[in-house]
Amino acid sequence: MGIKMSDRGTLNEPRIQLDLFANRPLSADLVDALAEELVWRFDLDANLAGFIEACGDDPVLAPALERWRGMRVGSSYSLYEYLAVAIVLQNTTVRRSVQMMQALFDRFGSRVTFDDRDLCGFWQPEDLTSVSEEELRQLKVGYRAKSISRIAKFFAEGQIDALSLRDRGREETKDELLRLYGVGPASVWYILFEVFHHYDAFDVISPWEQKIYSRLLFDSELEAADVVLEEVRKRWGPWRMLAAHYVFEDLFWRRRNQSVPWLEKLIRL
DNA sequence: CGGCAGGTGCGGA
DNA sequence: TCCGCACCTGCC
Repeated sequence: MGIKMSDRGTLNEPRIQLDLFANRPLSADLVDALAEELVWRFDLDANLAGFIEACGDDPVLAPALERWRGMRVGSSYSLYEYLAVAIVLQNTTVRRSVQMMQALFDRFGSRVTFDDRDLCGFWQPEDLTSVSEEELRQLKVGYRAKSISRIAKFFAEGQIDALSLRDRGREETKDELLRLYGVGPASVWYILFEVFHHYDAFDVISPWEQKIYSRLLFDSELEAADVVLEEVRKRWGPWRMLAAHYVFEDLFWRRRNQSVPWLEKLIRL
C-alpha cells in the first residue's frame, strides 16, 4: 500500500491530507485503523504545552523552538523496521549503512509504485527466517548478519510484542529491547525516543554527538560525556531528549543555508 | 596499508 | 559492574 501525507493546514490550525494507494478497495475500518497508526507513529496527538512551559525560556532552545514550534518526533518505521536500520547503522559510516540497506531491500524488499513514485517496501521478519547468516553476509553486512538473522527470528516467533510496549514505561521497554541480540545502549536510546516517544530518553551519548553538544552547550570542543548529560538533565529535565532534538534539527537546518565550519569536520559520509 | 567509523557481545578482572 | 578486545567492510 502506498501512503501519502500532505500539509494542508497552518501552524495554528494544522491539517494533514492522507492519500492511500492500494490495488484493492479498502474498508472504512482499515482506513481508520491506518490513520490511527499514523497518528501514533508521528506523535500527532502530542501535547507540547508542558514542554514549552518548562523549557521555552531556555536561551539555547528558544531560537530552535521559535523556528520549529509544533514539531514532533516520530518514525515512519515499525519497531522491527527501525531495528533493522539501527543494526545497519552500527559501527560504520553513513555511506556504508546506505549500501547495506540497499542490498537488503534489493534482495528482500518489494517494489511499490504509486503516485509517480517507485519505492521499496520493507520485508517482514518471516521473510528472513529461512535465510542463512552466510547468505546475509554476501550482502556485505559483515558481522551484523548474526544480529539481523536473530532479530528477525525473535519477531517471527512472537517473542516480543511491539504494540504492548507502547503502553509500558521507559525502563521496562528498555529492558525488553536489550534482550535482542545486537541491540545495546546506543540503539535502545534512539528507539525509546523515536519509536516510543519517551521525551526523556537521553542518558547515553555517543562520541560524535558528544562533540556536537559540547559546542552547542559549552562552546567548547569536547566536554566529558557525564558533564554533557548532567547539563542536559539540569536544563531540560524530563523533556531533555525532545529539547535536544529541537536543537539538533535546528543546527542541521542552519547548515543547509550557511556553512557551519566546526560541524563540517564532524560529519563523515 | 593501518586506522577507524553514528556499537555490541563476550570473557575476565 | 567495569574494562579490553574482536568484529565485516570500505574509505582516508
